Amino acid sequence: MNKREAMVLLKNKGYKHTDKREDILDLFDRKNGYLSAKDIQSELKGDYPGISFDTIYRNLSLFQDLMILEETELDGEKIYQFHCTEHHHHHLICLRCGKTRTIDVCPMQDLSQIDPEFQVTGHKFEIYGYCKSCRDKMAKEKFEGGIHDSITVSPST
Amino acid sequence: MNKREAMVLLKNKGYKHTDKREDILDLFDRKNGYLSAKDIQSELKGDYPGISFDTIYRNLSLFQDLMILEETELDGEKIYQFHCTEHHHHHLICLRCGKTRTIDVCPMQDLSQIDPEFQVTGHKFEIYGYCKSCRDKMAKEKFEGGIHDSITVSPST
DNA sequence: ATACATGCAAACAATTTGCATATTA
DNA sequence: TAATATGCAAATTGTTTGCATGTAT
Repeated sequence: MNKREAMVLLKNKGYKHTDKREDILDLFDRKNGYLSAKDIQSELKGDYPGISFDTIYRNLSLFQDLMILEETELDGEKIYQFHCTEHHHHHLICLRCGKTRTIDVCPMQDLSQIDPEFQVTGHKFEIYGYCKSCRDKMAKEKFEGGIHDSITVSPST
Repeated sequence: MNKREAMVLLKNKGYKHTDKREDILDLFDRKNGYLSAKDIQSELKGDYPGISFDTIYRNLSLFQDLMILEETELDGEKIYQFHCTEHHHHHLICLRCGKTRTIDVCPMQDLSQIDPEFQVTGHKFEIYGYCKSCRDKMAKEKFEGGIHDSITVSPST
């Protein structure tokens, strides 16, 4: 799912086009990863200083009902990203920027008979860590912080 | 970890013995699975009609700090069970009674090189469903019209 | 014009905290 | 008694809802 498809779906279902709605979807399009309500609010408050969380939550909830977005939870916060309809999969999730990378491996495939007594109805498998780009940034931050903390100073870029 | 070990640990660390504390640990001992703050409150309000959530939360948090309990999240609720120190593992979690069963399979073992650029720091793998006992009960309730509704911790000896 | 979308404020639920009191060692 | 545990009430955080208004079709 992406913004364009989502906009078409909304239109077909009779939902109205609004700038905020489009901009929320646009954020997801550009992000390619998870966003929380708070993320969205802080991204959009530039263009819409008065944007309210109700609107964001209502749209996230609508998008989820329409299978535009899928939800998961991280640290007690609900986070969303575009729903992937094609096939079952899991994600690497960057804890710093929220970007995700799909992995096609599913651990359930190998677990046919863990416990025949237990009726499996669902599972959650997520891998957390830091993407290359964030690691680079973190390394740089550390470097710059180190310079400020130490007495000897060499120019930073 | 179990109640007895936990009590010893608490004593050694200088924490005081209280009935509530003991009874909370006792619940976990008898439960062998996950409990939420709400579960604990509803189990203990018989003996302690005025038991407050602050006490429960404070104790859960203490137990977690002391590695007596481990925490996970289900449906936006924090749930706890005894911490298992021996080895890394995952759980089957019954969505009805909260009981868990440890499984030794870890999907990460097979995923050495999913993405060399991504630095993995953690993962979550949980399997949800219904245990044998709950499936039996649910089948029975279907007949009887289902008035039974308890967290099923049998009386202590 | 009408149905849907939004903002406001208030309600919620889960969890946390300050402070006075009660309890354990 | 001295340190810790608890209860109360109030604060916090994330999320939801009722209602009046605003806006897209």
